[in-house]
Amino acid sequence: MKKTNPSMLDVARFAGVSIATVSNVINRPEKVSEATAEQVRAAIAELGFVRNDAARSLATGTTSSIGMVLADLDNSLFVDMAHGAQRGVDAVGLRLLLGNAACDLTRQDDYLRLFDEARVGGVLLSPMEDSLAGIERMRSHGRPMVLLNYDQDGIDCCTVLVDNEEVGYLAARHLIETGRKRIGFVAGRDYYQPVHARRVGVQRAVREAGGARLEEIDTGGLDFEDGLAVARALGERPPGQRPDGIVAVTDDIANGIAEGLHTAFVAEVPGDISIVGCEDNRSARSGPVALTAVQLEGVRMGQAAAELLLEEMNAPAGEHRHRTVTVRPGLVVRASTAVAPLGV
Amino acid sequence: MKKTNPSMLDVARFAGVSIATVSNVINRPEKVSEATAEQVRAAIAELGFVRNDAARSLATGTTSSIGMVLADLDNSLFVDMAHGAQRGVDAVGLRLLLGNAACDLTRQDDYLRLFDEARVGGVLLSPMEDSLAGIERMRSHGRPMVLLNYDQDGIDCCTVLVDNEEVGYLAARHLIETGRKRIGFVAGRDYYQPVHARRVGVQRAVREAGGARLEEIDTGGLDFEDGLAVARALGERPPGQRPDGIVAVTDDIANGIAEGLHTAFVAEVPGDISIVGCEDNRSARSGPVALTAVQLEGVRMGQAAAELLLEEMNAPAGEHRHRTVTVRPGLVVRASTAVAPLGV
DNA sequence: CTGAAAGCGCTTACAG
DNA sequence: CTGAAAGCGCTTACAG
Repeated sequence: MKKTNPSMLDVARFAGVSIATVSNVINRPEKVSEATAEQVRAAIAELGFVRNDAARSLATGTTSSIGMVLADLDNSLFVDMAHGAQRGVDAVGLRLLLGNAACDLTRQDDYLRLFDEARVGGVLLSPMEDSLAGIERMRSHGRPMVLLNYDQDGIDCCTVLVDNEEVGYLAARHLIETGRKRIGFVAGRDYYQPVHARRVGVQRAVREAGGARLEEIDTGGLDFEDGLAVARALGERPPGQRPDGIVAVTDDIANGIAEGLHTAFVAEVPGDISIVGCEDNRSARSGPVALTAVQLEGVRMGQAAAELLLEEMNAPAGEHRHRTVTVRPGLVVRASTAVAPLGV
Repeated sequence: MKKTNPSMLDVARFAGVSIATVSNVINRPEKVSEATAEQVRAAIAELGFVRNDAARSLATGTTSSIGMVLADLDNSLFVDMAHGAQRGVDAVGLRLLLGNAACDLTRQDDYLRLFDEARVGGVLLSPMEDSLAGIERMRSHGRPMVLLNYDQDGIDCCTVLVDNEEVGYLAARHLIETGRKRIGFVAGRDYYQPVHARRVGVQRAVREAGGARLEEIDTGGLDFEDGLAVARALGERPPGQRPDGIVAVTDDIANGIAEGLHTAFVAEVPGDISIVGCEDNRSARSGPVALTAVQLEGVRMGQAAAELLLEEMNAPAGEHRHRTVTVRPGLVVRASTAVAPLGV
């Protein structure tokens, strides 16, 4: 039967004490005699009392939760961020509430509003495209908020970024260091800021290296299928005209290329062509070989974001200055890259 | 600067109306003249007013959120469940708040308590081992709750289950139908209920088929490494003594076996040995070939759970009867299984 | 159509 | 150590 939960008043009556005493045994037990406390605890247990957090929050003006809105839980980067954030807020006894926007801007805004209305202590947001309106709304309400992976001008927030130029740089340099000479950078249009930054990093690595050449290959999108298409196109070129090392701007593209090359017997990976992905996304559709990739360090990003948020939450009014933390990516070498065969 | 958010009273004063009128333009605009409403809306915008949900919830005794506690977001099954629940809950305009237990029973209990105190409309829980205490506590508080993937006796809750016997059955039957004769079932101890059920299903499929034989291979655990170990052990047997079709109780084990067989050149997958996984977990550590697997239909489980929860939430007091919904698994054929070569 | 007032269930000085 | 009472910010009959 759906009973309405007992209140503190019920507990107080049951234990034969005042409501203030009940509150005290819950919140400041040191102010209550052990005998009374025991009676109150018995009453709580007997009645199955659960503190009404709405009332508590209203009375104190505080909450012990912080909200996190994730762009897409199907991408392991965001799951990692949640882990990191969890770690960061656990340390101070706060609870992390997750909302999955699932690539839907309306839903993202709904969660933002929800957390705003719930007066959470702060919010962590990995924004999707075109999130400025929502971000500014939150900002104007004065709620502490830190952004993950959103590199835009004029954002008045603490932010955790990955150095995407470094991502591209590490990927390309790895290929060059393993003897690859004809580097291909495969990406969709530079509409996304990270795509552009990675491109710049690749260009820099090639330029610095001297001996290598760079070909930039444009795909329509960023998915596995786009990678397949690239593999097909490569298959129509004579082997000598193909890159011998490819940086794919997403893991999905990388795996698509590997798959395409493999099933059509176009080339061996990594023998003929090494491939590096740019995300290390465990949720990516997998290809025929384990992918070497630059990892974005989502856990560290989430943790850094949580720390920035706590800083902002704890700063005396007007004292807080926004900061940007940049997390350095790292390379994870797996089977899709290898030292170039001699004499190629 | 951290300003304290304006209240309805502030808005009322600013607009020169009463607080009840402000509440009305927000909640029942039809009761307010357009002119007044306009003024109030202007005041709301000007002041950046955000309704305090704690106060609303306290006054109305309702919430528009439901809580979901997931055992482990690193496993795509739970992410799928969240998607499904989202879908089910969206349909009626409720919000889904996620808590990731991340395989930590204490954290699971914390989230349960949090949702209980927040008086959410109901909770969805994919319990970890040994969750009975927490479950019963919630139950005794009368909060609507439905369980996912928790098949235990004496649980007084609506539940969504996958038919794990069918999982094993489908996996084994697929192998047999593709001409495999020596079926291996690789699993850890039957400590977990699903492991046991899958085993029973495999046994039934083999029994029904007649011509095939079953070998049950025990691993210590359920991970990739356990699969590797199995592959090593298989490598030490003469080829004719090995299974030609393997059902692995987890995708991780399956991929570990495939990897082990592949790197040690023990056998070809699927040529010599077909392998089927039992979860279709996108987050599983991947092996050298795309894994054929039985999929658990997490999305459908989540959606079914949401529907059961809504049913319970909307039932008149005392009218609700708990139900169990069983979601049928399905087979996804990929590259790790194939028709047996002739004459083997 | 609009407002005064009670009440939701807590917390927190303040007396005693 | 314990209790009476005000107050947190809303919603909702009820008058007017």
